[in-house]
Amino acid sequence: MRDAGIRVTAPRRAIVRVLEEAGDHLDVEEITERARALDPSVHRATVYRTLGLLKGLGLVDELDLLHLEGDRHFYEVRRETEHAHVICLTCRRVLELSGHVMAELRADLEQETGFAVKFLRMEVGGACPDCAGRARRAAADQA
Amino acid sequence: MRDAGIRVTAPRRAIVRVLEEAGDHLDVEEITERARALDPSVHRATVYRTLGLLKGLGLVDELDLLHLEGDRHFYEVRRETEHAHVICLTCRRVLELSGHVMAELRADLEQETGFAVKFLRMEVGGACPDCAGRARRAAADQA
DNA sequence: CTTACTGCAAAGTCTTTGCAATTAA
DNA sequence: TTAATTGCAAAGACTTTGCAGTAAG
Repeated sequence: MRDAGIRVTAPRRAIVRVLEEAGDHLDVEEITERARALDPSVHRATVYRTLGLLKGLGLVDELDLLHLEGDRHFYEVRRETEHAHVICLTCRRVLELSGHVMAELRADLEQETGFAVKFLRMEVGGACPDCAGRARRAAADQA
Repeated sequence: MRDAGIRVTAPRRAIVRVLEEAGDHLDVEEITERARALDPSVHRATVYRTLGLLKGLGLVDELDLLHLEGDRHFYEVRRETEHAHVICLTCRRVLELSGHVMAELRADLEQETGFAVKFLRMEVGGACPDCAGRARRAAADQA
């Protein structure tokens, strides 16, 4: 699971499990709550320490989702492929985008800059099809 | 300069000027210092308030540059075209990338997701050509 | 056995806010 | 004039850290 020379303890087991089972993006508060359900002794400070560790190992990414929800930071397990978070500024829905757009982007970036891209974070703000449609209709009604 | 119904005051003038004249990305601390050079009465709280205002008006963007420098946030004036920050994880150099890669990306995103993209934030971590080369040479010496 | 890891509480950052004084329009 | 804006200080949110006890390997 993670033999990078670090100890496998109950709190860490709980935290990793929470992250793996989370569908959405969790902040420290939510991670702590859920980890406590598995092991009530888990302390918030340990969550911070463990997240820092996992981040350092490149197993977890830290996001801020454009600061739309204040300054909370969110965490997610790092996956094989790059993906972007596309956020609707109206309804706050977060869409995850991966696939060829991201793969091409990475290749283009490397060619353009000469960098060896290690990872890539992209957050897009906009209007989702529903909300854009609603706005268009409202504007039409105005006229 | 900015008639969005807000008052033009000395502190605001100073802060905007600092942002406009900054080549690099500044955090609140640096903005405050530089604004104080223009108007010594400028208070940090005013800097926060003004940045929030400018951000709300879409004139300024807030970045965290991958949290490589702790949790400081950086600010820059919004420009016409999208651009990405490409950061070397070794030497910390920050390269700004704009142009056709970004333009294409935006178009691809809109087509793929159906979102009306309002803005786009991308931060890339990797090894710049120099550092990648150095690393490669070091590895070769090892062998 | 050793030393990493943990909970706790206290201390640090960074940011926001209430308020009376100030000032742009 | 008069409502927005400001400086200040205090409060708030989020995160880190020192320490002594605990437990993994």
